[in-house]
Amino acid sequence: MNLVEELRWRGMIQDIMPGTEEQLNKEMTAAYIGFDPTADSLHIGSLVPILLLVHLQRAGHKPFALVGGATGMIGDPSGRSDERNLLNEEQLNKNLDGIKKQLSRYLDFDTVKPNAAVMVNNYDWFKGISFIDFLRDTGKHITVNYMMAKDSVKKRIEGETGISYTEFAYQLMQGYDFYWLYQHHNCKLQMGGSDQWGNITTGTELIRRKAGGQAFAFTCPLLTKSDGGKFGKTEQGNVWLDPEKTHAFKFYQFWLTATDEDAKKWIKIFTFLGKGEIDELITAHEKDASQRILQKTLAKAITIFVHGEDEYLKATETTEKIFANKTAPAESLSVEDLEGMEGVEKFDFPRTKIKEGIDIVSFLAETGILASKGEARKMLQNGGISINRIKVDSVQEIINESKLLHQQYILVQKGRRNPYLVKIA
RNA sequence: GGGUAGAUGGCCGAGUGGCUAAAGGCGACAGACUGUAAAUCUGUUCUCUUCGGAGUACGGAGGUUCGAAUCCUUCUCUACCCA
Repeated sequence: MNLVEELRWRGMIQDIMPGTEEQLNKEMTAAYIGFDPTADSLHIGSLVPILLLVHLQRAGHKPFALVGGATGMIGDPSGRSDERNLLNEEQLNKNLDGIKKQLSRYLDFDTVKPNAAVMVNNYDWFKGISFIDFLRDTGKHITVNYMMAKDSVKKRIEGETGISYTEFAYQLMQGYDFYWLYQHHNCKLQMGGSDQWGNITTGTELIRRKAGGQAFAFTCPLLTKSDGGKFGKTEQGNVWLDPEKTHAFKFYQFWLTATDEDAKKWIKIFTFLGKGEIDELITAHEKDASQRILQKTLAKAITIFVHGEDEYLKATETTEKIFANKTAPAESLSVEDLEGMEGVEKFDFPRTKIKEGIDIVSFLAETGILASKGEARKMLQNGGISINRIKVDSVQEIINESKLLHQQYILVQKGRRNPYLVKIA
């Protein structure tokens, strides 16, 4: 299977320009994907483009990861119905550093290899270009008619808030990136999410008109969840790659709780397992879905890929403690079990209040597990709170020393999936 | 520059002087069922609360009124039409 066939089978190709497959089969091809510095960490939505680069490199081609130091100052209008807020320079630099650090983990930058990955920042070539130069050398090659025909622009022109000149010009900058990489690194292919198609084709057009060259492109589908929700969002917000922002346990849980439908799609995209193995897994899963083989395999592979083996093991340990033998009393957990619950939010609480005994509503609010007494009361009335694995059915319940595990812990669960450990100081 | 229609809770959208913290839908959270699944059903969803209430809120500011999301003035923004 060649690279394009492989990616197609995995469901990672949405649109592809004619000739792309032939180009990739012909020679080692340099290809790039741009990453926007909108935050100081990438989130799992960026994993798909990262994996495209990894697949590309594995197939012997040369990946370029571009961070948008210049384009990040402008803001991509694609996929947005309103104008972006401009990032200030300090934040931008912080974001660039964070993203660079993460990207460097996933690709092989060993310069001995001819297809070593390269990281570039488009600020490096944009900083020296004056506005006049840009208008004369680049703007002249592309008509406004062409630019306005792009979906991302058309939607905004027809939409409520309009589009600023700044964001309108964005596609020219991204187009220039591609042109620059084509000229300086012989980069002939750009990949990205399907929302990038318009920006990408402006690049190939610019290369054709300005350099008389031919460049190629393909995009991957934007992921959605089977329930139509945004991929990569949970009740806590984005699922980040940075373990400081999203702990490996939560990260693991995200994949483990995928629906069957999503798991079938995602296992092809987010693991490197071959077609045979995946077919077997799907068959096994359908035979006994309650084992959730797909979810477990998916969660394992991707957690190891992003956080490493150790973090994966810790995440499964914590998962065991919290979700396995649900009938086992919380008292059966050892001090080590409780202390070792990686990724479970921990709260301290003063012992004196426990000695006196405190009502459950105040306890939940004062620890910070719930934002206020009102919320705590509502959650209790909904039956959403368990203490030491036993559902609390009275708002009046008193927390005192008899509730302590090993004289100093209380295991609180909000719903089934949100555990908190309160440690009595 | 002239005219017309708009701006309501995370989003969509009803409401045109008191019965409105504001219908309905979506989303989100929780419960039941299950497999930490889906579908379905139920509850919650401005903030705080001693669960009795209290406070803030229908683009901004001011006004009329016992009482305003609703009426008036003005400002800001958006769409459409005319120049």
